[in-house]
Formats: sequence, C-alpha cells, structure tokens
Amino acid sequence: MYDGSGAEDGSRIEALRLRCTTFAARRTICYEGDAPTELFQLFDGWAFRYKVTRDGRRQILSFILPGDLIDLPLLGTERIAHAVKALTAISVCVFSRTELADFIYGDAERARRAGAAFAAQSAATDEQMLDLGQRSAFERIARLLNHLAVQLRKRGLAEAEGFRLPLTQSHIADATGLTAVHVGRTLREMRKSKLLSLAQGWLTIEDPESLAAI
Amino acid sequence: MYDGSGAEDGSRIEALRLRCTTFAARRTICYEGDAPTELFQLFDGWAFRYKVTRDGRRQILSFILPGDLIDLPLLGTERIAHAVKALTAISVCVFSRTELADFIYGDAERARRAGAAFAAQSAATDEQMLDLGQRSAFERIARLLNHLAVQLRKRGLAEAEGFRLPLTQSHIADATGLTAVHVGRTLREMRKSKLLSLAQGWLTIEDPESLAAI
DNA sequence: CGGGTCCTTGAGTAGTCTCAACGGCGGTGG
DNA sequence: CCACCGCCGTTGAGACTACTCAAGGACCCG
Repeated sequence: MYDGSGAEDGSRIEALRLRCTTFAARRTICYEGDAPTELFQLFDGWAFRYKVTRDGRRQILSFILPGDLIDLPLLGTERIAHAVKALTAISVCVFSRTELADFIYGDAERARRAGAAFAAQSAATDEQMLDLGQRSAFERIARLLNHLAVQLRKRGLAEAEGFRLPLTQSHIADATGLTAVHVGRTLREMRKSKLLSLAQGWLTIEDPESLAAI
Repeated sequence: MYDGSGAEDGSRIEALRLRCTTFAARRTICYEGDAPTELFQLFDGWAFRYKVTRDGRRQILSFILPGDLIDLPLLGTERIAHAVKALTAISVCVFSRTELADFIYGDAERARRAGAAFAAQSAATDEQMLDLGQRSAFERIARLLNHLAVQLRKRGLAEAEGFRLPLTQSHIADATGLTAVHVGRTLREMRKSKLLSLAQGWLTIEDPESLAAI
C-alpha cells in the first residue's frame, strides 16, 4: 500500500494531516457504499477490509497493518465498495480525501508513486486470487500467515521467534474462504508437523523455509 | 479499465499511439515477470490475464474485452506479475509504456482519471474475491457469465438474444476456481432450469432477472 | 483418414462443510 | 469474590460439494 513516505515528500505530506484519532477494537470504520470525505492512514493496530454477500457470508479482502493507507482506491473514487473494521484498538492519521488527491495528482512524481502503489496492491490481490481459486486449505492458510509475517518483519513489527497475531480462527477462515472449524483442524496439522504454531494470539514460525516454500 | 477515451483527451491520446498490430488466437502476449516497454490497448477480440502455480494450476484473473487497456498496472510498475494470452485472434493498439505514463501523470486531470480506473479495477477484483472465497460453483459461473454479458452490452457487443462467447469450459473453470468437468455439469443444470444456455460458443440468457439476482 | 481438442457421462473419492456438544477463558454484574 | 454469560477453540460424526480418473463421441483441421 501507499505509505506516503517516499523520499523527500515524507515531510510535506505530513502538512496535510488534519488530525489523529482512535477507534475501539471491533469498531466498524466504514461500510460498503459509504462516500467518506476523509481518508485514514493506519498508525497503530490492525484492521481489515471485507465484503459480505446478501446472505451474510463474509470475505476478508485484506488485513491493514501500521503504515498502510486505509482505502487507497478512495483516491480514485468517491464511494468505496467494501467495509473496513478495526481488529484491535487502532490509531489513525486523518486526511481530507480531496486535499490528499489534489496533492498527489498535482505533481507528476507523486502521481507516479501512487500509480506504483496501485500496481503493488493489484499484484497482491492477483496473488490472492490465485490462492483462493487454486490452492488447498493448507496452502491458503500457510501462505496467509507467511504473508503477514513478511509484512510485519518488513515494518519491524515482528520478533525473531514470532509475533502477536490478533486474529481469531474465524478471521483466518473468512480471509481464506474456509470455515473456522476447518481452519482449526488445519492449524492442528501444522502444529503437529512442526511448521508453525498459533496459540493465545501468538504465532511462532518453526520452519520458515518450508513455510515460504509452500 | 482505463479506456483512454475520457472527454477531450480522446483525440490527444491517439497521437501517442505507435502503431497497431495483431496476434493469433492462443498466442501468449506476455509472461509473468516480463518487463515490456510497450503497452497494448485491445481493439478487437478477447484476451485474458492469468497466473499459474508452480505445479501448473492456472487461475484466470480477468477477461480483457475490446476497449480495455491490457495491463493497467504497467503504468505503475516495470514488471508485470501475470501473463496475458489471446483467446481469439486479436488486434491491439501499441503505446510506449514510458510515453503513456508521462502523458497521464503529467496532467492532474488525466492522472485522476487513471486513479479512477485503478479504483474501478480494484472494486472489480474485490468482488471477484468475494465470489471465489464465498460462493458456490453455480453462483460463480452464473455471476461470471452475467458479468461478461453486462460488459459486452455496455460496449454494444451483444445482441438481444445473446452473444458469442469464445470460452471453453476449461477457461470458465480456471476463472472460477473449478474443474472443467464440474463446469460442464453445472452448465447442464443451468440449461435444464432455463436460466441460460451455452453451446457452440454462443451464450443465450433465457432468464436475465434470475441470473442478475444470483 | 488420423489426430487433436472439446464436451459429456459415469463411478468412486477427497476435501471441506454442517451440526452439535463441550471446555476454557475473560469480562461483567451482583 | 463468585456466578454467569458469551466468545473462542476443539473434537466428533456425518453429509455434501466438487474433484479425479476414465471412456466415448462430436467436431474440426490437416
């Protein structure tokens, strides 16, 4: 995601920040179809984007980690097509949607970087579609957890032995298109085969090579 | 997708076109990891974007219809993370990647429209992830065919009674994350329930309301 | 006429889901 | 401080969706 901190623009984008604020855990930040005038950058905590079918099945589209701009597409459209929910208590920086868009699109270099961010996001969702469409439950879960580990390490948010993972099995299920029960069984398998272990909100990766190879 | 034909820029973008060319049916246009210097806009025919797992399973990410810019993300990155293949014989307009990027990002209004195109694409892939993760085979196939019908009608490429659909059951299978055999069985069900019929490359939608409601 | 691709059908199977019950844990209120 | 309740994870049994393997027929093209 676009993290607004590219090179010499890092300081200038700060000037656009309206304020910072917080949301409680489990709080829904916005709903599908909303047309918010403000746009958030996640500063601390976890959130996720999701959509639901009419009969209530939920698909988690992505997890949002500190540094991510929540809802990059808002730079290109007024109305968002998905909901966003806080997983933990979060704190965010608030920007005006129109001001930020003017700022970014008004300069070729910044627009280009936004384009690069879109491209990166698009590559990530393509990868996810490959997962959802073609891979087994075991592979999907392994890849999701590995992806999160990589992202967190990149941001310096993971210890060597593992990291805090504030997801329930239901969250993992909704992100991978499985049921919570089956996620539980698959995690048990992973634990038994000494690949990783997830308990009490703490993920330990025991065999990083095999995990990355899946 | 970004169709480059927004209002008064329609004529100017034409000036950037290097040439037009064609590709035979089944020809692979580019491979995952390529860094092409040129970028295509599809003029006539069908193509699709896809990715494969290491063991050969293929996921079709999207179908590309006349008017679409092939590989929008190329405006933001040098290297594309998916392959593109012609489904039918196609003809395309060729642009220089860097020239087109300079043209678009150099003007705030054009950059904004590119952002809108990214947002639209992103909303479409989110919808697809909801399909892949949460919906049944029947729903996925119905929604894919309905989506294609809507897109083709929007472009004036569909007759009232139906339209030419140059997909094999394998293509539908790879786009929906199913097997070709199961797609065949599901299409039979749809035929039997008078929802639609697909035969000899021609799709007839018999009950548009029920189809759109799925 | 031969070979390839595509579609269809059948039989058996694997992977994942559904439903249900239970125990642990943490928060809340008495 | 304790009783209660709701959420979460675990386990089991059984069902079902979609897959695999296999064979045959239709069609097209060379």
